[in-house]
Amino acid sequence: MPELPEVETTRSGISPGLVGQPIREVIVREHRFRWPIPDDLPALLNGQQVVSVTRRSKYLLIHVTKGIVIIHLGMSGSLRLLKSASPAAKHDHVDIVMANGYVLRFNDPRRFGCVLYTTDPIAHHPLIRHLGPEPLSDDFTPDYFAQRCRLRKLPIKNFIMDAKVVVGVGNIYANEALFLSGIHPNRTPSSLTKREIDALTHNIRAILAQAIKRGGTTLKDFSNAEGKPGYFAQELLVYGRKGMTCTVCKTPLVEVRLQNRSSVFCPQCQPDPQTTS
DNA sequence: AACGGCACCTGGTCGC
DNA sequence: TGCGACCAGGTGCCGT
Repeated sequence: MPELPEVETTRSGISPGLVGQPIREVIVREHRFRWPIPDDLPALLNGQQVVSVTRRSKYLLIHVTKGIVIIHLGMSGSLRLLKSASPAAKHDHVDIVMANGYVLRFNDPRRFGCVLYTTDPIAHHPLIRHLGPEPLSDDFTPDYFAQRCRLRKLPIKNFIMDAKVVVGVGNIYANEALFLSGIHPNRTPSSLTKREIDALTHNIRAILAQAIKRGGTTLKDFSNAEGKPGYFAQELLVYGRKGMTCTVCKTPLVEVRLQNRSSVFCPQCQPDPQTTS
């Protein structure tokens, strides 16, 4: 489910209800996740106060008095902020109950996500320290991107989805950014011209910023802190539109599989490197 | 070092 | 109606 815009939408949605609040209780109904939820998490968090809620890559960081709660939504996770504890539904795995009566509820059917706790500086954490720059920050520049592209031979789509290169770009937005940039997903980073690198850097930022404005993309089951969907799906130009016509040139969109993931592109607007070189 | 592939898990959809 | 195959928004880790 969640790429960067969905995580950011969640962050901004839950933050106001949490900041400044003491944690009154933590209920863990299921601890089997990608990494198990630490047995002592409730004891560790109880009584601590939430200082701020930030995001690094697709990780949500709930800064509390003595440490940081690290939450990843995986492929199917969502967080809701409820005014009071309604009965837990299926896959409602964790509740963080605040002193003001709000409950932060973590639901994750596939359990690809995680809820962890650290007292170390977040930049040192094993899940964080290898990450590349934030795409919406000043660190993600055409010069940086060009430097990273040098000598690389994997498909450009795989490359921009590599969190060591730039974080936050998942399958949906990778497809969209490449389309906007007129770059075939199978091109190699080292083959990109300066103009193409400029365009792709710009469009990765632009597509993510626009999706955040729309509250993220809801395909099936993403919902924000209020349980409501995002509205960017209706603005998608290629993702999920295989066989439909290109919005620019009317050519039918084509699907290929890269890294075992669906990649949709316009054969006219994003010429194949094999036939055009 | 760079790259491809797999694994983790549930649930929805599609074809027979 | 039932059942198996396949697909889904992520990403760390493994082998080559």
